[in-house]
Amino acid sequence: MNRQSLLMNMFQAMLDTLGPSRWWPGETPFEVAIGAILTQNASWTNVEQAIANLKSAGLFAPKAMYDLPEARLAELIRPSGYFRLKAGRLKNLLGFLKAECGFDITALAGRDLPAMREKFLAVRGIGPETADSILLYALDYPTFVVDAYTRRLLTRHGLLPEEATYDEMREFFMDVLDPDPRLFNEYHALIVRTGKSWCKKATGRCEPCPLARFVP
DNA sequence: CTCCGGAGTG
DNA sequence: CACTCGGGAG
Repeated sequence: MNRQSLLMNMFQAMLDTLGPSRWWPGETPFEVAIGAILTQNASWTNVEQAIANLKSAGLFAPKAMYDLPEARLAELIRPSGYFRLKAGRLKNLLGFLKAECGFDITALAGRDLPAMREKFLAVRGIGPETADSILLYALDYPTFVVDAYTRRLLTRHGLLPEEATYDEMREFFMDVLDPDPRLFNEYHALIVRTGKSWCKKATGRCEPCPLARFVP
C-alpha cells in the first residue's frame, strides 16, 4: 500500500470513529490567530478562559490589544499559562499584523504559501506549528500542522524515525495528499482528538484505538 | 537541555 | 501528589 492510500485510510478510520471535528467554528480569523499563540503547550480550556477575559474587558480587537500595556495584557491572559511570555508574543504578532496588513489579517489570505509562511516564522514567538495553525485554520492555506500528537502517530507507527524534524513530518503528509485546506484541517483535528483519547504520552491504549490496525 | 505556568485529571 | 496540555526561544 502506498503512502497516500495509507494516510487516507488512517484519516477515514479516525473520521468513522470520531466524526467531523468542526475545529474553530464560527470564530474570526483574528481569534484563531490569537488562540494559536495562547494554546502553545497549554490546554484549550485555558485558552478559552483567556479569550473570554479579553472579550469581557471589551479589549478583544487588534488595535485595542496592541495599545494595551503588556503587563495588563498578561494579567488578562493569565489562565492560558506562560502569560508573561505569551503577552510578548501576542504583541509581536499584533505588531506584525499592523505593519503587514493594517490589522486586517484576512488581507493575508490567498497569497503565496511559502512566502507567507516565512513571514509568520520571522515573528518572535511564532514557530512552525503556530505558523501553520494560523495559515491553515485562520487563513485557509493548504499547509499541514504537525504537533506532538502527529509526531507520536508517525513514530509509534514506524512511519518516520524519532529524529525526524518538523518539516520532514509536515512533508510526509504534504508530499502525497491533495493540497486541500479542508482535508488538512480535519486531518490534524482528528490526530489531536485520537491522541487525546488513545495515544497518551507515556503509554498508548492501542487496543481500542481506531488506528490500531495500522501497525508497522 | 532548560525555562516559562495556570488548570484540569487521576 | 505527579502528570499533561492543540510550543518556542535562549
